[in-house]
Amino acid sequence: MPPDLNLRVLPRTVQQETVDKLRLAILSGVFAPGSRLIESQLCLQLGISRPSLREALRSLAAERLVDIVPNRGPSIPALTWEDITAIYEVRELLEVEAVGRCSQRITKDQLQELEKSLSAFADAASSNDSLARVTTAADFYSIILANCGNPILEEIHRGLVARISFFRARSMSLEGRAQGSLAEMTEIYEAIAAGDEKAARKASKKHILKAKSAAKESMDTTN
Amino acid sequence: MPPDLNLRVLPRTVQQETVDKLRLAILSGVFAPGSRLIESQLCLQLGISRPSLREALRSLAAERLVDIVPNRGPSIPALTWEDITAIYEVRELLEVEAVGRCSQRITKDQLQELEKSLSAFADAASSNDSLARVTTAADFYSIILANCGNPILEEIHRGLVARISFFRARSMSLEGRAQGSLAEMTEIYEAIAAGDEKAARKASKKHILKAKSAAKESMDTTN
DNA sequence: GTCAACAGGATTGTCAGACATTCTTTCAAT
DNA sequence: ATTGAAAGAATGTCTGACAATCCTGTTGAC
Repeated sequence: MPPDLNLRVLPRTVQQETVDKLRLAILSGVFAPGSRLIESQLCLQLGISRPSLREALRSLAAERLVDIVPNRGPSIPALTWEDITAIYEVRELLEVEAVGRCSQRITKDQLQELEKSLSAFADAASSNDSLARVTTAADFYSIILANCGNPILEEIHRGLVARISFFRARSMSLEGRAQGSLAEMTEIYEAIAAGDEKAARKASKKHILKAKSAAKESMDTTN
Repeated sequence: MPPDLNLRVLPRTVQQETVDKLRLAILSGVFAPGSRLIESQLCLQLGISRPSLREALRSLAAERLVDIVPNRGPSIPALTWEDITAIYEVRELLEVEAVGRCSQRITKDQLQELEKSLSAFADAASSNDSLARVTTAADFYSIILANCGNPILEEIHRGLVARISFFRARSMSLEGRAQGSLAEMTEIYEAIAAGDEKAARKASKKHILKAKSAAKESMDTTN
């Protein structure tokens, strides 16, 4: 038997279930930024006890997906533009690196998966389902990140992107932004497929900068 | 009144106090990697109730400073060399960027602080207090990170460094490593002081690569 | 003697209920 | 209109409990 084979079937606890449900709800924009979460309400809605909920909220707070202020309780963070800028900057750093590495090490199999997810995004881009746009785009990145060869980079990137999901969803609804994204992502895909690291990095950088200015635009107009 | 002035005095809750105490204990190496944490024991030692402790543990688990396996409870992660390599790679990415930015934006005041912390490390390096070496080195970095202009980068870097604190402490005790670190950190400091971004990045990169191979060496010899 | 089944204890997961403290809001008084 | 007090709501924390699960050492069979 391989010595480090980890076949342990992890039992899903109420706590984990709750973290996942809440995280999904937050990423889907169920709660408005700045809105407060009332423990007793959530307990009823989720059908769990307060200790379990509170443990789940602590996890999410450590991920920075919720804010917890002593004696005021949990709320959805309301990011300022400075926060978002800072996140985009680090995201750029990580994502460009991931794309570059991915271009050098991705397998044929995974490349095919990447292509599939790209065309899924293409479909979503021409539809009006802005949630589908976000999820398919997320799939595209997650394949790239999963093939960059560094699980830590992947983990941190996922955490960062989660924190700005709200703004990404908004900017994805911007007139023409989805098509723009599609063009940029196609460029990234092709550079990866060609194994051209330099081009891949460049395309990735360009993509993020555009995404960032789209986010800025949507922030200025919607608010 | 400035609209976003945040003067709220945050009351310290038992939960926060506990997270801080446990984090400090973990970073100081009180618990051996792989060792399990027994809730009831910790409750007694910390003088708190189980719910509070469990909330604190969830926070630390989200920071990846403890592992929690369902029905087995919390334990200190035992990192493999692959884990450590991945962390060092991302750390390099972030830290080089931070040093580069810092070199362009640090104030005279903060530069002086940086120099102070460097000489504090110099003192520690020639002593035998390996804990002092780690903490003074941490001070040095934290000044740099605090002056890179990106709080997210700072936050993530801190989290990463925390996860490998155990190995850093070990490699700092390696024969000659502290003096080597001192030389490298001095080089970084001087590049920053000169405002030479390119040199700062280069020195930073060199420093991390050496730290990484020292960590590898200490891992091979000690284990 | 080795291996498997099996108890028993230890530990965690989860809940219910309780109470003090703190925040928020309402309403009255100046 | 501003201030102040009081009521209501929400959180922070604890105690106690019990079922489910894991670990360990013992027993029994081969």
